[in-house]
Amino acid sequence: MTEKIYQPNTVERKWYSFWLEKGYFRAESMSEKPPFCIVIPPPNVTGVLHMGHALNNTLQDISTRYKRMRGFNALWLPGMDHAGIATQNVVERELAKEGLTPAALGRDAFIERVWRWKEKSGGTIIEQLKRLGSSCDWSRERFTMDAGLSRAVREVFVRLYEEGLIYRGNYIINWCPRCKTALSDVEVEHEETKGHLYYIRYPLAEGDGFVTVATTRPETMLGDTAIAVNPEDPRYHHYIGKDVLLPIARKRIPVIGDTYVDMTFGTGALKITPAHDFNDFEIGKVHSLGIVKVIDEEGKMNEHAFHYKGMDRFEAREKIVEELRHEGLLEKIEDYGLGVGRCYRCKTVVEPMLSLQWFVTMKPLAAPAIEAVRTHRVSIIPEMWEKVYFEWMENIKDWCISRQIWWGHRIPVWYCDACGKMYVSRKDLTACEQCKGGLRQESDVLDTWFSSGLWPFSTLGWPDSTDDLRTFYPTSLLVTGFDILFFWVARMIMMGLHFMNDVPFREVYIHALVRDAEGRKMSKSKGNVIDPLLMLDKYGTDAFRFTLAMLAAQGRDVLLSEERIEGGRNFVNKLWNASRLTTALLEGKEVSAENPKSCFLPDRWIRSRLRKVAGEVEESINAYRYSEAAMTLHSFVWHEFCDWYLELVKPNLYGKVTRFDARATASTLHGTFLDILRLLHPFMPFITEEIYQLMPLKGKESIMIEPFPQYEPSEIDEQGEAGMNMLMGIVDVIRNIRGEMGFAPNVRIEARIRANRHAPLLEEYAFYIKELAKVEDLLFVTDKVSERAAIGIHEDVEIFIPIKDPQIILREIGRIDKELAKIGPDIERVMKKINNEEFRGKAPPEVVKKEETVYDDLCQKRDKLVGNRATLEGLLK
RNA sequence: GGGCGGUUAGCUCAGAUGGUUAGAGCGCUGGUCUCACAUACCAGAGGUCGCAGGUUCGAUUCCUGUACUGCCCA
Repeated sequence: MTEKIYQPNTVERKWYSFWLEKGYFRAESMSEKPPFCIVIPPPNVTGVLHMGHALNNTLQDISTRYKRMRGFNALWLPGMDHAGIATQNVVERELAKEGLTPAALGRDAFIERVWRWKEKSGGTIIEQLKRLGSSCDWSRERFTMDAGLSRAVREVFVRLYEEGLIYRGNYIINWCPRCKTALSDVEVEHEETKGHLYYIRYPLAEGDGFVTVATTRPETMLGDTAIAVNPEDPRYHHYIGKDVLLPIARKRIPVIGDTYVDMTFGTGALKITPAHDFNDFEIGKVHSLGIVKVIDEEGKMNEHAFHYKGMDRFEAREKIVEELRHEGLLEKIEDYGLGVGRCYRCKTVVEPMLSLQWFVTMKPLAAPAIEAVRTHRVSIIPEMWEKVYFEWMENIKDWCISRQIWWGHRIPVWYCDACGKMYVSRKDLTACEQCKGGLRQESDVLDTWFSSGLWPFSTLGWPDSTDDLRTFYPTSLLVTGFDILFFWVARMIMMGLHFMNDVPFREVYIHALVRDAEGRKMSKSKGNVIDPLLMLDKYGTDAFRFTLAMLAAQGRDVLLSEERIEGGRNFVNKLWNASRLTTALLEGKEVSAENPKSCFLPDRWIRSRLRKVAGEVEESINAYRYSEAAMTLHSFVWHEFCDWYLELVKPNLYGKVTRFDARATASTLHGTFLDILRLLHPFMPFITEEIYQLMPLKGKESIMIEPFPQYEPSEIDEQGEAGMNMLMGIVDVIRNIRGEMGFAPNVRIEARIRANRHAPLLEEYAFYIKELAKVEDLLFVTDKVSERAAIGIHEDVEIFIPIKDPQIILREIGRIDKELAKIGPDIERVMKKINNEEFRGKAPPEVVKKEETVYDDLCQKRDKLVGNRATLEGLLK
C-alpha cells in the first residue's frame, strides 16, 4: 500500500514535465473548438512570486483548466513586463556594487547590461509560476520588449501622434528625484503624514502691513509669483491688484483674486507657486503669472533660490523657516496633517515640477471605454469596481508617458538640431529629409504601462493580422487585482477599443488583496510576509492552491495564515487516503467504465449528489465564486463521500454483505471517485493526476484531457436521496444519544426501532445502521417500548435505546430537557405565525402549508419527548 | 473633503431575487490510536445577524438615519 501521508514534492515535478511533454498546455491557432483566452497580467521581469501572484495565477489556472476540460480551445498566454523603472533600479544597484554608474557606462552599454541581467537572473518568476502548476501555453510566452511587441508600441505611438492624441509640452508633472524621471498621476501614492502649517508674512510693497499666508511647503516660496485671495473675502479683497514683497527674494509679486481660494483654510490667503504645485499651475495659467522653478531634478534648490542653492529641499524648508523667524516674518507654526505623494517604485517624496514631457490626450480615448463598460461589452466583476472605474475615467487627465530612463521603448521621435525639424516614425531614421543633417532620437523612453496597455493584442501578433488574433481576440477573461485597475485594465480597454475596434476582454474578474491573519497588508517592513515558495515546499502546491481558492470570496480580502494552509493540506491528505481505500476496495473487482444502475441505496444517492454538486461547481466557477466552488467540493468529498459513502460500501466490497450487486457498487465507487478527481483537478492539478494514474480504469492518458463532470438529470434520484437521508438521520440520532449518554465508541449497544412506514427500508438497511451506529442488536417494534430507554426521534421514526444504569437515566432526562428547551421557542414562534390571520391571508399558500407541517412535526416531537420523560421519571421511582 | 465597501458564533467568513429550526472552517469541550486517514473519527457547546427607526402578514436579507472600521480619489 502507498504512504499514509501524501508526499507532494516528487509527484509535482513529475506531472508538470509530463504535461509539458504531451503539449497539453498548447492552444490551437485555428480550431473547431470554441476559443477561451486569458492573457496573464505580466509579472515584472524583476519579480519573485509573492502571495498576490500566487492568488492571481491560481484563479487563472482554475479557469483555464476548467474551460479546457469543458472542451474549449483554451489559451492562457503568459509573459513578462520589462518594468522600466523597477528593472533600471535593480541594474543600477548592481552596477553600484562594481563602483559603476549608468552615466559612466553610456546608454547602449547600459541597455546591453540590462539585457544580460534579464537573461541571467530575470524571469525567475516564470519558473515559480510553473511550480504553481500554471497551465500556460509557454510556446506563446511574450516579453514587452520583444521585437514584435516593440513594433506594436511604435505603431501605436505613431498613429496616436498622427491622430493628434500625443503631444509634447511644458506642463507640471510628478517628478521622482531619486529615479530622476517623470511619473504619471497613478504612479504616485498618496499618504497622510504629520506636517506643519507655516504662517508667513508677506509685507505690502507700498505702505505698512502684510498679508499672512499659510503653507505646508515654505521651501517653494522663492518660486511664488503671486498671492491669491478669494474676491469675496472682506478681509482681503481690497488688496487685489496691489503688490507684496516676497520675503528673502525681496521681489514684488501681485495679489490676485480667484474664487478657487478657500476662505476657511489657513488665513484665506494662498501663495501661488506655479512651477511646483498642480493647482497653482492652473491658477497661474488663468492669471498669466510667471513661472519660477526653484527645485531641480535632484530635489535640491536651484539658482533661483539664492543662498539656498544646492541645498536639499527638506533642509531648505527648515533653514528658510529659520530665516523668516529671524526676520520676524514667521507668524506661527501649527501641526497639520498633509498628504504627500510618493514614488510607487522607491517611495521617495515626489516633487511636482514644470517639465517638458510627452502626453496622451485621454478624454477621446476614455469616452468609448466608459461606454463599453456601461453597456457591458466589458463586465467588471464584482460590479462594485465598475463604479470605481467610472469615477476615474470620467475625471481622467492627460497621461504623461515619457520617462527619463534608459530601459524601455525609446520614443520614436527624431530631432534635427540643424534645422529644428522633428520626425515621428515607425522606422529608425538617420538623416534629416530637409537639410540632410544628422538626427538625434528622443532620449526619453515610454511609460512601461504604455506597452502593457497593448498586451491583449500585441501578444497575439498585432499589428499583423494573425490567426491567433482572429481566434482569440477579444479575449474571454482577465483576472487581476484592483491595484492595477487604472494602471492597466482601464488603459487596455481604451487601447483595445481604439486600435482593435473591439474590447480586449469580455469579463474582468477583480480579486482581493492577500493579507495576513489580522487583516494587515503583507509587507517586508512589518515582517508579516508569508512566502508562497516556502508554503509550496512545506504543504505542497495543491494544498496551497486549494486554500487560496477556498479563501477567495468575492469582494473580500484574503486573510491568509499558515493555519489555513494546514487545513488545505489536511484536505489533500484526506483525498489521498480516500484514494488508498478506494483502490483497496476495488482490488480484484471488475469495474466497468459506464456506471451501471445500482439498486444499492448509497450508490443511487452518491450518483445523484455528485451530479448536483457538479452543477453547483459549474455555476460557481462561471460566476467567479471560486471559494463557493471549493467549499462545495470540500464538503461533498469529506462529509458525503468519505464520511458516509465509503463507510457504506465497505461491507459490500469486503464481502460481508452479498445481498447487493458488488460489481455495480464497485463500478459506482470507481466512477464516482473518478468524477471527484475530475471536479477537483482545476483546483489541485497534481494530486488528482497522481491518483488518476493509479486508478484501475482511467480511460485517457491524463486527467487534464478528461471531460469535466456536469449536471446530469438522468442520474438525479430524489427517492434515493430521501431514503439515504432517512438512513443517515437514524444513524445520527443513535450516535447523538450514544455521545450524550457517554457510551465509549467501541461499546456496542442495543436499540429498538419503531419505524412505521419506513420499516421496509430500514429493515433492508439494518445491517448498515448497526455498523455505523455501533449497534449490536437492532429490533424492529411496532409499539412503544416500556422499559427504561433513551428515545430518539427522526421524522416519524422512534428509536429506543434501553438503559439500565439509573445514572444514565438521569442523563437522558437532562438530554430531553435540553431538547425541549431548544424546540420550545420554535413551537411558540411557528404557532404565532400560523394563528395570525393576516399571515394566513397574505402569505403564499405553500408557505402557510409548510409552516403548518413544521408546526405538526415539532409538536409531535415535543409530545414524544415529554411522554418519554414522564415514563423515565416513573421508572426511576 | 468626495466616492466605494464592511459590520452574522472566540477567530476568518458563507448566507442570488425577504418565509431556512441562521451555516462552514479553524479554535474550544468531552470521548476514541475502530483494519484509508490522529494531517483522523464520533459527539457537544457557542449567535436577540453593529445600533435606532421604517416598509411588510413576515427582514440577517429591502429603505432611511447613526456608530465604528477599511479602501480609493482629492
